Amino acid sequence: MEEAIMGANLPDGMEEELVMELLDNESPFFVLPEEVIEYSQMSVSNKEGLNRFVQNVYSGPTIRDIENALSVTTGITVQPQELSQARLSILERGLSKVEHKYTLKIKSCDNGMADDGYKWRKYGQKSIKNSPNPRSYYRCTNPRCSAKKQVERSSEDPDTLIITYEGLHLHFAYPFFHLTQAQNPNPPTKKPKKKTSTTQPEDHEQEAQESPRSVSPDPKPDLQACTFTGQPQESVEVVRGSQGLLQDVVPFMIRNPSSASSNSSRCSYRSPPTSPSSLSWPTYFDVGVNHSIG
DNA sequence: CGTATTTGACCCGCGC
DNA sequence: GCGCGGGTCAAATACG
Repeated sequence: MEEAIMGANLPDGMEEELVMELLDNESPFFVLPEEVIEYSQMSVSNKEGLNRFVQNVYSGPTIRDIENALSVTTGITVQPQELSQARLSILERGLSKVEHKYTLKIKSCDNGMADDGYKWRKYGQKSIKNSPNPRSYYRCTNPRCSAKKQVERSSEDPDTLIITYEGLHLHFAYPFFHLTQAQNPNPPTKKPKKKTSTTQPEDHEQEAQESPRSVSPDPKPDLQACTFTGQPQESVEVVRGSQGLLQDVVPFMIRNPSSASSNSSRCSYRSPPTSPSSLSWPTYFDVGVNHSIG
């Protein structure tokens, strides 16, 4: 049944990122350990700028939100170092991992649909063999982001939604890298980005978890090597690229039952004035719209 | 009118 | 080679 469905092999590092992505709070851009170090090395002004920048575009899910969704409550704090621990505790709860997908089981309760802070577009729905309930397929609206998720209702517990995440919203990371690079003429040098693909802007590959399925990564794949390498190099593309990428960040997330209460004062996830929504992405994105799927 | 969703067709891998 | 299950595409439709 669970054969290696999609051949997307996430390097080890990506795992952690994914987990963080699911739990994210402190690190809007799911920085990797190395990046964290770099971050600490940044000048104060840079940090501030970055923080402001990120906060402006991201007011995403909090751990507590996730926990609520998971019907659990623990004060777990996800620090990069504690990631594995956090992962463990989470895995023990509603989050499980199969292959390179993360499955989140939540009680749908009042919220008919759990939103996780991203904008998804439904692209398919199929009935599942051993389940009376159909499964819905969603894809991140950002053409450069290959993140996907499947949502289906548990056949046993009609109240339980099973959400399977696949891929990362790496576009969150782009602005981060762009920023650091742009501001540091001498980038801290994350050995990664060797892939100078200065030629093809959007061909394939900037995707993120593009990970070569046939390539068996070393025991310790360079996380950074992942795939941010996409276009950080293109100084020109950088600006517009980051903006466009950010635009689909729709900060509203797992709504609690109260979402129906219409008065979502506490649900300020919704884009503030500075929200990415205001960053309309130009047309050049059209070229990338083909999902690079052929 | 532009965009998101719906939904059947299509494709692909796998087992027989 | 064929049928099946699962995933995706894309035209049509609904929606704002």
